[in-house]
Amino acid sequence: MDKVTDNTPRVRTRFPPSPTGALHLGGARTALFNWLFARHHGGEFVLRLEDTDRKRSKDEHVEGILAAMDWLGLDYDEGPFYQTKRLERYREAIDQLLEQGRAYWCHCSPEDLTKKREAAMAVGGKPMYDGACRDKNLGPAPGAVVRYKGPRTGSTSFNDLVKGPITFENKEMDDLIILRSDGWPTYHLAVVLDDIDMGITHVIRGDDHVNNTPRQILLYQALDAELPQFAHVPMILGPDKTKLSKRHGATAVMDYQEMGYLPEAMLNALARLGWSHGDQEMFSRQELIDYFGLKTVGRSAAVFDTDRLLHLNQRYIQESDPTRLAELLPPFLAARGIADYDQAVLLACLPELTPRAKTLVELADWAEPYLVDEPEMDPKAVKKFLGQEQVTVLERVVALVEAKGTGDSEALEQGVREIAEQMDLKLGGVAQPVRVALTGRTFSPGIFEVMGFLGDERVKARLNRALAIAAK
RNA sequence: GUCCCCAUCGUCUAGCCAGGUCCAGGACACCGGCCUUUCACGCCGGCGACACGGGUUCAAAUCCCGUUGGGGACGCCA
Repeated sequence: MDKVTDNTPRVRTRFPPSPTGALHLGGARTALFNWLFARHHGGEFVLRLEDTDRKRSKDEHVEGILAAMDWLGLDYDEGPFYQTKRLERYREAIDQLLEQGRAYWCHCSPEDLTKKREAAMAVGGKPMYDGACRDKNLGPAPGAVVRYKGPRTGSTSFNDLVKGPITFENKEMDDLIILRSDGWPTYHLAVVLDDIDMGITHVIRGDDHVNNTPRQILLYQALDAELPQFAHVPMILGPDKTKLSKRHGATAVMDYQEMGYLPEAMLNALARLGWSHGDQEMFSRQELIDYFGLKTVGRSAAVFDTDRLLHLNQRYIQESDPTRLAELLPPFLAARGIADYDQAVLLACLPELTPRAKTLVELADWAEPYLVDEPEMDPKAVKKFLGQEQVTVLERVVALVEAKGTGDSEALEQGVREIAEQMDLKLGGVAQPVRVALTGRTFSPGIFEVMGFLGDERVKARLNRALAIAAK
């Protein structure tokens, strides 16, 4: 029994995406859980690119995945490692298995295999490899592959950290290919060997891997390695409850960055899919780390709810520091053709805008009238609020602004209320025309606040422009 | 088809492991109201679920079995 000085197995988790596409929500959640688990236990988190599929792996996808990890703030202690750089190691292991009789060469052609698979299905069986070459003692040949020689009897079980004990009959598993005819190892062999070599202690991955686990356990045993702990987290489904895919709309993490979401909102939404901490809805990064645990991860699949994400984003925007928001906004403003603007005005209007915007895209939209010289006038707003009937009101407001300036919003409000009273109008009767004059729109923060961050000159110019329109 | 997994409001979930305090709590969405110079924010209220059937038990959302339903896996993809 040991004490403080012992080397209690340190926690080492990993996230092994395959660079065959962008980082999608499911992958991001898996990455997050692994990251949280490692951080929570003061362990290490490793990033590894599983690029043995030479046909589909692309450098651009590697870039994209790294960018997404960075955006989410999921930093790794080691890596990224590339499986393509470990070819020697894989071959060495395969040779060893071959020598020990734990693997064998198989000459069956892909066509034959397909045929056999279909035949098995037709009879109502599982489309497994029939082991035709298992005992033929064949050697290497062009087009040949190496298969792991698995046990045909007995069973393999493991204690899943989220699902509990799971058992598979060995006869349900066929001899899987570990070396392809193109000379590259397959996923099963590569993951197992990598996880062994990289000292991974906990394999946290998607539910869709539970079936792979027993066969991988067999490989660990064949390689005389110690088993890591396994934890399979439930899948993320689309609104129709089927595996989330592109046809469900935006599934790539970076799509959400473009749509104006904050990384902390995404992190929170992802974390709460399958995991919870009582009734708490929002978590800081540190709280996530402090509270995360595999015992509180649920077992059933979850539907990704964009309404929830949107709501979370709104809350995070509300809580965000204007300075930070201002730093994130340029790309979204540029998308609307706003490149040159007064940073001070942006900073001034932001506090009024954050309770109104759910995304950075919306925030940019709300800010536009205050950052451009002449806001675009909404025709409908003009028609409704800038007509002959409003000329007098506008004239009086111009006079008011000229007399008092825009600095003192209390005095302004008092003045506007007086105008309304004198003209027998409701406050809105004055406010709406002014609002349209100032912003070109029928909705905005309070008009006195707007005047405040627009300043005397622009307020007067816009009021006069509106007056000209109304007088026509 | 075979194997594996799962099953609380439309959605995310708390509660389940250690049965009673649950005629089931929170959040999103939705509906209504309040606030109000517009739009939001905010506040108040409403709608809304233990899949079904058997057990076990004084007592079951909680334990057991079955059924149904859903998902996943069955690749020289990962």
